[in-house]
Amino acid sequence: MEDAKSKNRFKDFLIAQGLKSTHQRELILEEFLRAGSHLSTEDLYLRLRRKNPRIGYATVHRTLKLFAECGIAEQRNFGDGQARYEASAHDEHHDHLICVVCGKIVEFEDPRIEELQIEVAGGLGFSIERHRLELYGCCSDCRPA
Amino acid sequence: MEDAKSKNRFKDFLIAQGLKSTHQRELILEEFLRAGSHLSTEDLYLRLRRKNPRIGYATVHRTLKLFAECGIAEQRNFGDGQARYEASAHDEHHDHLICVVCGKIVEFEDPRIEELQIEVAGGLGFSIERHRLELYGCCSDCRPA
DNA sequence: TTTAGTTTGAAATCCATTTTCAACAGGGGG
DNA sequence: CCCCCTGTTGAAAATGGATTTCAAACTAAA
Repeated sequence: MEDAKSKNRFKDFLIAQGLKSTHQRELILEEFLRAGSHLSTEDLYLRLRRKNPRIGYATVHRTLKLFAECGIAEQRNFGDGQARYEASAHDEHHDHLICVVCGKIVEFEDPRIEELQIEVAGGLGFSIERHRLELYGCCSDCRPA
Repeated sequence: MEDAKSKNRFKDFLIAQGLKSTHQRELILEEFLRAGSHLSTEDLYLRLRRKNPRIGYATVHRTLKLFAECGIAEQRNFGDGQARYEASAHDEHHDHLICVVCGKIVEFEDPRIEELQIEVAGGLGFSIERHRLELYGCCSDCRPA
C-alpha cells in the first residue's frame, strides 16, 4: 500500500470514529511510513525525538495502536519482548524469516503453505481466521564459511 | 515422552549441573506432568498451592525454566502475554491450532508444511533452526450452526 | 553433626505496556 | 474572533508478567 493510500485511510478512520487530526498524529504517521518495517514503539519514538523533542512515548504508543486498528499497520511479536509494527500490505499476506545471529527480518509468502494450513485445520474441524508463521535460522551473511 | 523418562532426565540434569534434588522440585515436576499441557506459570502455581500452600511463585517459575533447559518442557507464547509450558515430545515436533472463541489449543503436525518451510527458507539463503506456526481460528464446537 | 554451597519464598525490581490526569489543542458554533 | 465542548497530549504513575534479591532454610557430602 503506497503512502498516500495509508494517509487517506487513516484520515477517513479518524473522521469515522470522531477523532481529531493532530500535528502529532501526522508526524508519527509520516515517520512510520518513512522508517521501514518492523520497528518497535521505542524505535519509532527515538526517531521522532531526533527531529521533534516534544513528542511523548505514550502518544507514539497510542497512535501505533490506532494505525493497527484502522488497518494501515500490523503488530508483530518476534519473542524479543518488544512488539513491532509494520506497514500493512493489504493485498497479500506474508510471513517472516528471522536471522538468529544478526536479527535481520525477511518477509516471504508461499501459497502452498497457506493451502496446507487450511487443509490441516479443516481436518481438525477448525476454520482459520489468521495465522502466524515465523522461521528462525541463520542467514547467508551469518553462515560460517 | 512418558513421565518416568522425564523424571529421569530431570534427575540426570540436576546431577550433571551440580544442582540439588528438592522436595519442591519433585512436587512441581509431578504436578506439571499430571496437569496437561499449555499451562502458564500462574496456572501451575495455583494448582500446586491447592495441595501445598507453602510453595512460592518464584520457585515454580525457576523450576519451569529448569525443565525447559533440560529439555522436558518447552516454553510457548500465544500472544496473550503469558508464557505457557508444555511437556516435550522429543521424537516429534508439532504446531498449534488455537480457537479464538473458547481458547482450546490443539496440536498438529504436517511434514509437508515442514518441508516447504525448509525449501522456501533455503531459497532465501536461510538455514532453519526452529520455527513457530500457529493457526488461529474457530473450532467446531464454537462454530455458529 | 558440621559445613559449604544450594534453594526457597516473600518482597523488591525490572521493563514494556497501558492508564491517569491536568494542561492543551482542534474545530464547530455563536 | 472568541467560546466551549470534546478529544489529545505527555509526564508520571500504575500495571502485570517475568526475574532477581537476600536472609533463612535446606541438601548432601564430609
